[in-house]
Amino acid sequence: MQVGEHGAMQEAILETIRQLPHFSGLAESTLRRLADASRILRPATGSLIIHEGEPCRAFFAVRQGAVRVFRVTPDGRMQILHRLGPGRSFAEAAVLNMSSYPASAEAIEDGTEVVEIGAATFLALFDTDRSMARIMLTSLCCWLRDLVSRVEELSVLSAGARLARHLLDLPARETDEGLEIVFPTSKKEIAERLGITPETLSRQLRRWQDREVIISKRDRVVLLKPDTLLTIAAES
Amino acid sequence: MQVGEHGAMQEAILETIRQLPHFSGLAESTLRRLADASRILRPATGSLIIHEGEPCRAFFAVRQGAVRVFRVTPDGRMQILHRLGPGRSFAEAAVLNMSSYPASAEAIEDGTEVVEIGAATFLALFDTDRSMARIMLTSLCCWLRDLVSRVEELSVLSAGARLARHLLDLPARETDEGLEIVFPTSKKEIAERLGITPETLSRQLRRWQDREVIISKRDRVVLLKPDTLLTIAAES
DNA sequence: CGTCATATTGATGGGCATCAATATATGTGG
DNA sequence: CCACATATATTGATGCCCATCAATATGACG
Repeated sequence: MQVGEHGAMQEAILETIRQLPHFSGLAESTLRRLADASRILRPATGSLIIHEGEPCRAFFAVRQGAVRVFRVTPDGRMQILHRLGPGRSFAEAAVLNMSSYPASAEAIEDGTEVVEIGAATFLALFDTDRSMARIMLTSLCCWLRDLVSRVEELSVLSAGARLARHLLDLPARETDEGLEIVFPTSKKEIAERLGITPETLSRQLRRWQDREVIISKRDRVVLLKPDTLLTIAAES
Repeated sequence: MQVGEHGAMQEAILETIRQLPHFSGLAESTLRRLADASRILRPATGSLIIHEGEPCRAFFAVRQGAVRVFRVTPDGRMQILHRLGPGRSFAEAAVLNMSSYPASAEAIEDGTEVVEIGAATFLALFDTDRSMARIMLTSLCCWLRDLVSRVEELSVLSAGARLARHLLDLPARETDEGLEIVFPTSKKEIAERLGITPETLSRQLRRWQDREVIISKRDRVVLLKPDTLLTIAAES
């Protein structure tokens, strides 16, 4: 393997593990060490990435495609435990316990790419760097809090209320008209995050614009009456 | 305070912190040490539990009632960051960072009870007991995985598909009729967990019973055709 | 300027909540 | 043991929110 390619691969690995909830917040130097202990696997569809019962040497982050984690029941049937897409990881618990893999995993899409993070290096870093555990815990706590909120919101709140909350959470800038929010991502992604369709998002913004609660431009909104949005966010 | 009362209070504290995602899995002895460093607060509605900017001495778990975490914006308006109910915790990140509180928190219901877990003791334990960090991380990883799945399911799957998945996840027992599942909680709670109403749950079970996929009794179901449920769980 | 992804707007239908009534369990005190 | 009260489940009728499908519009970019 050439040096250039190696560097590019390191970048690709870095990009992937930096976005893991477990690692977000870690120092760049720590991330690089982890990346050095990692490599990218491109398992063929249907081929096993880890085998249940084997001693665990690594954990994994999905870059592309999809992976399913499963066990084989005593009577020989496959029980699927999880399906994982890009950005998800698996087998961290096995690494932390230094146990053997409690399940198997296989790629289930063509072109699946998985980052393999070596257990030994990870654990060595973890035990050496005292701040690492704290940073990881801090990050996971924040994610956990966020996800719990989202579960509650998805199961209780209407699409409008969820959107109102989301708008109020976004960083805003004072202007002479009102609070201006520039969308950090496409509306498609915002809709996906809120568990609604882009159409519903569009319509909701339109409705609020007609009621003169907001001004909706292509990639930004101006909140004319934040209090009205607060009310909407609180109810139903 | 009397010894008997003290013991009862310790039990109450233990019960609360044992259910925190962060601590589930910790050894009983560790939990007891944490409980010894904790006490129960009963803040009056509207009274502050923590003050933004103060050095952090503890983090907290809500036992009863509700708490809101907020900041005061430069222009004097209150920005609510979270509302927390029983079983939720806050200010863990501040403790892990050993920083000052980044926000304030107040009780917003009468009869609110909060467990205060001393930062010094927690950090001392954390730094002494090498397994503690791993156990906490393991537990949080599992919660994270579970929550991510639930968010995905809530935002894309139908009520029927979510229920089918849940049934297949529940512990089952082989009988001569099929897989028997005894509900561990009331149907009301199951419905709540799945983000549906009890009525919808009832109707869905009825529909499957009419199609002879399951037999639905009061507090249990028998899966006659698990494969059909698997199909339902996979689609829409 | 044509191509493509993203956004908006309209029409339609279904899933699921809501409201309401009944039935079944669980528990309480006479 | 029964009558009563309360919580939980079931079942029905109704309506609305929101997804879906489809068409158009608007921008981004080569």
